[in-house]
Amino acid sequence: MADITVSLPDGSTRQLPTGSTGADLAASIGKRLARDAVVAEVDGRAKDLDAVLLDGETVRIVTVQDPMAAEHLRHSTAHVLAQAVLDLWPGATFAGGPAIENGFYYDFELPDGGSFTDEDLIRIDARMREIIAADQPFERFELPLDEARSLMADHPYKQAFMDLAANGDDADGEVSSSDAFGDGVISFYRNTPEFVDMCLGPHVPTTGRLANFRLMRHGGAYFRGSEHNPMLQRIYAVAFPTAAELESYLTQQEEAAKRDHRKLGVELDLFSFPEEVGSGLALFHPKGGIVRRLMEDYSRTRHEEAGYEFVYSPHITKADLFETSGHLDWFADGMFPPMELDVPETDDAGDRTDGTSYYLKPMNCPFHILIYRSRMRSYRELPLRMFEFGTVYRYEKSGVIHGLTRVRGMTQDDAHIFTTKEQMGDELGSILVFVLDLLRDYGLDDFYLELSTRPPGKAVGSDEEWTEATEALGSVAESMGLELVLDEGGGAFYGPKISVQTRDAIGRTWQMSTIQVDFQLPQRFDLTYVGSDGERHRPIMIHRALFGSVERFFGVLVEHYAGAFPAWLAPEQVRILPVADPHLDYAHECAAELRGHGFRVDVVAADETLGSRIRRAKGEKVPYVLVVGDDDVAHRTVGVNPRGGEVERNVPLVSFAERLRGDVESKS
RNA sequence: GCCCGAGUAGCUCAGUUGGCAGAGCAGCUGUCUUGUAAACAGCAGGUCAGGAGUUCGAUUCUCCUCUCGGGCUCCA
Repeated sequence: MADITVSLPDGSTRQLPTGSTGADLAASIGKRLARDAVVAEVDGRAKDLDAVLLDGETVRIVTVQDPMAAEHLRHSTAHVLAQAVLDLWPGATFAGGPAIENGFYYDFELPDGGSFTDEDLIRIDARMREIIAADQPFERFELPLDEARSLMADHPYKQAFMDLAANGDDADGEVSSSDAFGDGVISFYRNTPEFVDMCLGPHVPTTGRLANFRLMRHGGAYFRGSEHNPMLQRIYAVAFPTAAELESYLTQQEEAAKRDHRKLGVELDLFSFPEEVGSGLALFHPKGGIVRRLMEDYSRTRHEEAGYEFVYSPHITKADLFETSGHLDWFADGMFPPMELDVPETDDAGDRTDGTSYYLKPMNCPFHILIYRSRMRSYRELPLRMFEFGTVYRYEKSGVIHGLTRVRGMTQDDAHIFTTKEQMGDELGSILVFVLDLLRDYGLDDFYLELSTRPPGKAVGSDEEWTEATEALGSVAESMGLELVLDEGGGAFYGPKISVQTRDAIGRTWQMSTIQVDFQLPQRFDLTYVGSDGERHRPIMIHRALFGSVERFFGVLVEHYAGAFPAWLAPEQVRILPVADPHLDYAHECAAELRGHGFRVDVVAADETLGSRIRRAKGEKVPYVLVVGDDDVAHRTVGVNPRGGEVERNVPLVSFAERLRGDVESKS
């Protein structure tokens, strides 16, 4: 009866009756495999388990334990979400619903322009669990385009996907999981007589296989991600193959919420955003001010050692400068509107006179260029490295402002390096080493790099320049031995860039530093240097920010450390608590001695119980609490209560000072 | 900018057919003098984000503005 032979991943073969499916194969191998099977991978392509196998195919059964399984489970759960919403909102229509990292989403348009509420998510969740309990099959079928259109007659967004496919215009399609287009036919999956979704598949055999999901939030989303399209209502969910994975994800989310720098910023009295100042404009309080100053001071020291020269530039400048730089052509939307000085008015003769516009600077580069251009430059001066903590202002759209990580006023640790073409490769290499070194000192040591190449369409600079710069960046990136992700066409029009992505203590990634090659500005400002041949040459400019912005980096550090800054950055390193009033003088003596070593120390007198004062110090995440009582006064010792450690009694003050010195020097 | 939601004491939050504004913590003043994560008592604290409107009367209902949160788009 064995009419077909299929190969298995271990190289063995298996014979099955003609017409057998992936599910049949799994069942023939083992009960457990059949139970855990999600989809079949046939000759490297994922297919439904009930797809008929052909002679000679290589088949792998993808089980819930397989890393590939999650994507299919998520996507299948998205269909259940769609069915639930279409059930509950007669007249609603749906667009796309792909699997994404950790889960999936689905976009809908509700009748009369409605939108979802938090309560709706509860109803939808309940309906989804009914659908899952009903163990509905996912039945695949295919239709020619015209029949597909009439089946989806009530669903304009599905029609739009068909149009895109018919025009072959799906190149940029982010919403790709809904393209259900094979060779001139369109595939669908039917769960019930009423519910059919257009989809390429594959899916799990039945809805009963789905369980471990949670609807997370709802929000608006433009159709196909373009602000020129209608806004749909999106529901996000997370989903995992097992309940344990779902649980662990949700726990991690709670942990992340506890680290939120906006929350900790208030609790630890670090910074605030008063409504009176304006959206996206931060005030740093004294404690935040200490942390920030320490970050900046250390950065200055390291830049000085690395051969950077320090420059300063004003916050506002005449419009002409940004005309020349091109900012007003391509960045005007991101700039605050101009201040009109010497306002145009009618002069004595009745003619209008022109005023002068000043702009808040959105970037520092034009100023550094003017410093470069202030006199003739020799090749002997290059590479010339200019550094500034430059405060810039950008008119970010109101919906994007977010704590310290997205603001309207920020200070960049900005450097511009002018090099010869020949020096560029070496210089890029040493910049990258410098950047990564410094980030490690701030406690971030898990990186990957992203290389953004020439954007399609118009870009400044010759092909040779782009190739040369991109290759230089690429080889420098590779020499770091770090993971390198290619961001094809993601560069600015004036040059390619490397961005450093860092993972924090709980695995989230943040874009930090960028290193960008610029062919554009040296041309626009006609920058030159005199080479050894006595001729003038055009330098290349490298833009480089390490923190990105001091504000963002500050926010990332708060979250990375969950507010518990290492001793070298902590606003208050030591808090000394006398057990009772008679020990107060000794506490102050200890404080004076530690301050003499350059440590930041406070004393809190015994107005409250010791337990209460310790609790407060712990809440404020002070690295060391020292308790001093009778024994300590007698022997010049302290009781050391370290953050996250065990209490030690009778520690000589000098030993403690050494310990703290060690923490500070090792930045731990 | 767009879709949705929210804004009550420094912080976390109560407050319904529209009728004088509430708690805990923090703060201040006393008392307590404490050996490692919450002593006790009292006091003070508010134009209920701001502005218009409806109403005899608005924290509550309507509209506008500002700010914040979750998304989209964008980005350091």
